[in-house]
Amino acid sequence: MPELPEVETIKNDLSQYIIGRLFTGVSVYDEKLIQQYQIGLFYSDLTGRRIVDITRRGKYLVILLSGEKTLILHLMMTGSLLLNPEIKYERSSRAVFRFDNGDKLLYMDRRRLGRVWLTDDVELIVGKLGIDPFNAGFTVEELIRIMWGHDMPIKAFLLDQTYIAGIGNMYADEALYDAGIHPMKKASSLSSMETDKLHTAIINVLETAIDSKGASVDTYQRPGGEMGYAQFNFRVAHQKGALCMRCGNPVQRIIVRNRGTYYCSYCQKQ
DNA sequence: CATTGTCCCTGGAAGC
DNA sequence: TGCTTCCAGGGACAAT
Repeated sequence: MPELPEVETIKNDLSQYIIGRLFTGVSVYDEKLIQQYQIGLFYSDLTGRRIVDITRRGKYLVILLSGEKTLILHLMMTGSLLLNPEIKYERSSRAVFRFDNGDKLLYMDRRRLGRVWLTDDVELIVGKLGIDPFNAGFTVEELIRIMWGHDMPIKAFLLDQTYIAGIGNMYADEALYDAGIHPMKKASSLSSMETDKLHTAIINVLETAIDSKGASVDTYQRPGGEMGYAQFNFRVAHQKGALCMRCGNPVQRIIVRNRGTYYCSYCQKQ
C-alpha cells in the first residue's frame, strides 16, 4: 500500500520523464476518480498544460502545472501509476494521461478508492496534513509538542495524517517495533527516551524503505513495473507467526483502531 | 475539542 | 468443487 516511501519512490521515478511534458489528452474510465470537478471540464482544463514540477505531501502526489493549476493524486491502498505499460486495458484501469512525446501514464487501482483533484488551491486539499517526517522541522522537540495531551494509542496517533503526514499501517508498526514501544501505549505517556527512540525510528524506517524503493505488498509496483523490496526488511509488519528477531517470541497481531497491528509482546511493553 | 466508529471498494482467502 | 462470507486499510465523515 502506498505510504510515504512508496509515493516518494513513484515521485522520484516519474520526475525525469514527466517534468516539462505537456498533457495532450486524458481518458477517465472511472469518473468517481475525479473529485470536485465536472468530467468534461477536467479534460479541457488539463489538456494543454505543462508539468512544472512533481512533489509529495504526505501520501499525496502533487503535480504542479502551468497556469496556476495543480494535479493532485492519492493512490490510497491499491493505486499505482504505470508509465507506458505493456497492458492496454484492465478492469482496474481508471485513467490514462497522454503526453506530447507520446508517453502514457496509466492510473490503476484495484479497489478504486484512490482520488484525483485538479485545483488552483493546493492547500484546500492537503492543507490539513501534519508535518512531513523529512521536513527539517520534524525534531524530537516538535514530536513532543504535537504528541502533548493526546491520550490515544501511539499507533492511532502515528496513523493520523493531521499530526504527522505519510506514515501508514506498515511503517507505524515497524517504527514502534524499532523503538520498542507497545502500539496501545498512550501517546502522551511516552517517556522522553521513548519519544527520542520513536523519532529516530520513524526516520530510519522510512529512509530504509525509500532506499529499497518501497514495499511491494499487495499491488504496489514502481512506474516502470519494477517491484520494491522494503518488505524484505520488515520485522513485524505482516509477519504474523514469524519470530521476533530480538527475542525469538512469535510476532503478535492485535487490532488497534480497526487496523491490524503487528508487534512483539515481549520487546514492546506498555 | 478529542477520540472512536462506520463506510467506501474489490479480489483473494477462508469457511462450509 | 463451488458458493458465500470475511478481510485488507486510508481517509472522510458521523457519532460519542
